[in-house]
Amino acid sequence: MPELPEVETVRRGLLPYIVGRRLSDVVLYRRELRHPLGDAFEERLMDRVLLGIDRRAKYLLFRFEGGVMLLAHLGMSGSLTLKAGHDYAPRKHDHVVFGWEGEWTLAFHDPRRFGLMLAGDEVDIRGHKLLAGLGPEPFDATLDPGRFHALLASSRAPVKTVIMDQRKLVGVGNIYACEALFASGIHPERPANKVTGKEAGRLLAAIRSVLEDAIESGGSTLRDYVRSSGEAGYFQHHFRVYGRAGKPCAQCGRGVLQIRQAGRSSFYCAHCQK
DNA sequence: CACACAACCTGTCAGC
DNA sequence: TGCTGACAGGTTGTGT
Repeated sequence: MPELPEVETVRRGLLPYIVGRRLSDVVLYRRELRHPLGDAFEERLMDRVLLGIDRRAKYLLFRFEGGVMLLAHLGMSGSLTLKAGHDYAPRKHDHVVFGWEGEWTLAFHDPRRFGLMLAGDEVDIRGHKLLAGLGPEPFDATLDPGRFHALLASSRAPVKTVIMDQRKLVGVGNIYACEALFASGIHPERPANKVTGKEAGRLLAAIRSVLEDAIESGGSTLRDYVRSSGEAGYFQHHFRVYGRAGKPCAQCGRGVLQIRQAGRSSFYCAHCQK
């Protein structure tokens, strides 16, 4: 389920438990993820203290001492789960399990294996092809309505496709694209370059507010982040259009429609979104 | 170049 | 109870 808010929630959830701790054990159950984990994966990270966890787009960057970094992406079905103790019984589809001093076990679980982990020198990871060419963060202060409008104006593709394009803007996935377009009254099929400056301002504000709300609702589940399921990022959101085909629109009561765009389902209200 | 689409992989659910 | 097909929150490579 990971779009930006889920990834950010995972990051915040992990911070208080493993930052400042030494990685004492790495067990690989499967090296073939989206990219194969390198031969030296374990050795690079082993016995190092974790200094911090950053996020860029939907990637997590684990900063270790000695200039070493672990890059992680959760793909469609990935999750990171933290459990107390070292007597961890790996589940099906656990691919990498990290043991931390202080008795914590972190498991990377990903049934579909669209996720990815990469260990290397921080300089190399930060300069990695995967991170190059990513667009601005939605909360980047320099991303003002004017710049956002210009970004939309540069493409004739449907606006929904454009705001999901990580080279143009990062962090927005299928759910929050649908939700933000609904909130700003813009039809998902509208060519991006036909979005007016005023609408672009509304859309940017909607993207931010939708993401912020989701992060907040994730944050509220963080209290028992470890004690409950041990999972971060799997909390219930209240979606206004996503997954609600045929159900009444929250604003006008007419049926929510579902179409297919670039291979993904889009949900919208034909009356409220033009 | 800009865009659409298939592919990657497993699980789940609706329909027969 | 199977079986089949469609679909799932992402990204990338290929083709038009």
